Amino acid sequence: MTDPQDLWPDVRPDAAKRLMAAAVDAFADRGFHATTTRDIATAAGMSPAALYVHFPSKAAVLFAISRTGHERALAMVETAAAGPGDAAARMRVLVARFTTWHATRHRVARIVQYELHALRPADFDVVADLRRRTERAVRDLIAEGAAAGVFTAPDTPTAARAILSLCVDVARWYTPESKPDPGTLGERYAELVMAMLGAR
Amino acid sequence: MTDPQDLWPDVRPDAAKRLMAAAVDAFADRGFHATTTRDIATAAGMSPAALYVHFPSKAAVLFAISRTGHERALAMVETAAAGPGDAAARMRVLVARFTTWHATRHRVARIVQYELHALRPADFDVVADLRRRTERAVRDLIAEGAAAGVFTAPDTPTAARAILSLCVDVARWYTPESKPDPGTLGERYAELVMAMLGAR
DNA sequence: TAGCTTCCTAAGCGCTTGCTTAGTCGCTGT
DNA sequence: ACAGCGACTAAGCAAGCGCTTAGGAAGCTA
Repeated sequence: MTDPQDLWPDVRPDAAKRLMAAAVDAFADRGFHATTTRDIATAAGMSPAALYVHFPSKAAVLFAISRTGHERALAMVETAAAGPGDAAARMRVLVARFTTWHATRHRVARIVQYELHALRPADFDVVADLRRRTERAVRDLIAEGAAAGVFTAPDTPTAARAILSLCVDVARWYTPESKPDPGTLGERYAELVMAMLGAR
Repeated sequence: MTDPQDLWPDVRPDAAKRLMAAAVDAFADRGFHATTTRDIATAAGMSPAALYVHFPSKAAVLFAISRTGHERALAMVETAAAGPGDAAARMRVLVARFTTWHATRHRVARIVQYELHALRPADFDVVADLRRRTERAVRDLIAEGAAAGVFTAPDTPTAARAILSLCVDVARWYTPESKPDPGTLGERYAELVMAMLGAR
């Protein structure tokens, strides 16, 4: 279930994918700076030098993981925001899916959300743009709902921050042993957000 | 304002306090593993070896910061939970103060919340206990309110997680340039939590 | 002045780090 | 058969790491 490697279906060759999967485990457990290139290569069943056949540096591995993770998250949010129904219905789907993703993919999500400071400046700029677009999608949906009278949101930017915090922070504490399961958690969080926004 | 050194009024001598303040800045900016003992000592205006006059290791500096930060946070939460008024009034104060603290002290809070994995096992056990007590205080307050009929909380543990996530995550994104100011943010978040819990 | 204590530094040790170099293995097409 | 190529390894280098050692400067007591 939720094999990290199906996050990158088009990464070739297979060894590069195994290296990325090993790096996800290591970065999520110990953090980027506490992980050595030897850790990653050994966990992927190769010698330390094998990493440099597929990636130019350790930082490039982090960037590949972070960028694809951000792209997935943004696509999910934008798809939900553009779905059917009124603003409340779409927000409910958005929060449920975003929360469930952070629970199911908590290792990748942890890297996406908590290893930003380890990115090189140029890499950071790329993911920062993806993050801005994610936040804007949530903000626009709140504003739309408030204008239509389905939300009683007093302060759109603060509400958007609060909603994203709720979802994102799941990656910090969620483990496979946590309860409830990712799907149920997503629905409960969606319910809490509906109440928070005063959805009628 | 909010000088980090007034967090440890009884740490002596003064040089130890300056080292801790320098370590807070460095750990919050770059993370524990990306910070060198030379970074800390130099920022405190001393030679690299001076750190070892006051602390037995770099890990001990982290522990001193993390433990005192956790103690402060727990004291704040327990004080608010034991204050005057009904469960809703106390929850409002708790969330407002906890959120404001994470914004005002965002550097210390970042270490408290995001450098747990860098603690040595024995040190982690100590702060894990403080964290359990913090979470329990919030959980008990929700349960009390639900029993008294002031909250319509469907799932106490999930609601507690959500509330703590909201407050804690502030440390991740808040900067001195962020808006609104810490006090206002605390009150808005308290309002959102009241709505989330269906406080009448 | 002498002796002790506290606080700090100059120098550097042993080790690990990210990454490189030179070369080997096995598969593919002709 | 054999050249060409992509994937991989053994060995190791230069740099930076946490931490130690030996000692000095300043202040206090007598």
